Amino acid sequence: MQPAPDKAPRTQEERTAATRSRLIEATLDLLLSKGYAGTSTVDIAARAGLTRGALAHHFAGKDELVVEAFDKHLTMVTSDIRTYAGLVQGGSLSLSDFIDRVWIIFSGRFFMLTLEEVTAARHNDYLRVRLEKRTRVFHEHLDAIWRHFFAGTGLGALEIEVMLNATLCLLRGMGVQTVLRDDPVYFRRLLRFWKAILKEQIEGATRAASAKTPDPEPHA
Amino acid sequence: MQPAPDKAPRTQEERTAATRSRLIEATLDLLLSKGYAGTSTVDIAARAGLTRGALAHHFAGKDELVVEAFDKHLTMVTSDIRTYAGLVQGGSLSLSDFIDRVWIIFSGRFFMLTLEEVTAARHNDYLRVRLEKRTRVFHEHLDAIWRHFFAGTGLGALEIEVMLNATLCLLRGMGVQTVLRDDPVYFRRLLRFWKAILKEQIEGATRAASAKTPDPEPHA
DNA sequence: CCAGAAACATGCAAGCATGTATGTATGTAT
DNA sequence: ATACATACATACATGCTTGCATGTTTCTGG
Repeated sequence: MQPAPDKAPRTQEERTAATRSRLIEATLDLLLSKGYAGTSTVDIAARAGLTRGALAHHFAGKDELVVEAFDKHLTMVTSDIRTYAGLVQGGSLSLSDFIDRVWIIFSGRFFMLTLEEVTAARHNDYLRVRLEKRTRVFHEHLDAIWRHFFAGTGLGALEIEVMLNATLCLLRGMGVQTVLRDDPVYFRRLLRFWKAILKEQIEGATRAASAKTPDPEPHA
Repeated sequence: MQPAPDKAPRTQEERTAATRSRLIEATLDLLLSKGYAGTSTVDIAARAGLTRGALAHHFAGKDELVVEAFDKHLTMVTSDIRTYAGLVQGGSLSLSDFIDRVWIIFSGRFFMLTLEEVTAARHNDYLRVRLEKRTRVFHEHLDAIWRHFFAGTGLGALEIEVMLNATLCLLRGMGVQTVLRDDPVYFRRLLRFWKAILKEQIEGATRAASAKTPDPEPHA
């Protein structure tokens, strides 16, 4: 195994950052394709073009790497969802399209990674403690996004949270099913159903809200 | 390790059935407490009060055992849900209580087992092929239960399936969250929200059906 | 330009899981 | 009661993973 010709990382700091990043990416790839238990530190190092020695130098072991990886991909997804929510608020993305995009997230790489990490965490105290903490932060971010997102629909902050969290739970549950059920029609139907529900809820709340205040909107 | 004093299984057939059953139970227990990867055939045999030799005699290996175990616990859950659905139809269980009971299933042993098996199946062709097949059967049974359950609510068969499958997906997604989020209040809220939605949907459909004709078959 | 530190590689020992071969006990048919 | 099949136990060899100890290369500060 040769030193892997880096582009040209001059400073040590850059080298470190680049190497750590490569190891984390390798971890995510392998977690996805071979699962937590199926991934060894040898695999990770090899995929990153390094050896186990290098890995040991940067991370205490597999679990520390997995935590870092979890963190990274939660950050990425938070950012994606925030972007989508912004587009919806700006009017350039429909609610339906928003759901579709989030569904893509929950039926793809991201969700399968969380599935691996969550099941691993069930039997690994080190992982569980750390992933719990990061999950909490993740959900706080999401709730903030929801509140911003649906501000002014006539729904209360708590209702918004519940509704959007229910949406995520639904998509999560569907995501789990995709592993053992390859049936796009089935999933399409569920999405259509849920979109209709959401529309009803939001419209209902909007009507109710505008009926109260002297806003422009005659009631039925 | 002594021969483990069996009660008094005379015939070979009885001995075999008892031993296989013990091994399957041990597998389920360990899958739950230590996960798929964390469970070895040594563990399973020991917990069943046997040795690896006995295990090898009855099952080709861990995976065959896991498939059998999957089958067994799907059967148990199908039976539970069927019972609950029957109680609802008979009027001795409210829709709300029905949801609560199914939620207990999806936040407990059953679902965690599924989670283990599903994630293991993602990287194990032997498992995936077999679990896919059994999952299909499981869902056919569920759909049959749903149709029977909600017969005469004014909803079409497809709508019933979609609605109940959405319910299961929601609970599944919530189940996944329970691993890293210990927050009963949060889950209660989601349940309450969903129960309200279901009630709305069913009442809406019932009204629409009885408003049209005594014949229940509304078209789009 | 030359220590010293950080980054990275290599090698070895120990633990554990599995496959398989072979030995022993328990039932069952004649 | 004897012979055979089935149920179960024991033992060994192999491969894989990890921790650790020890080299070698690459950067950085004086």
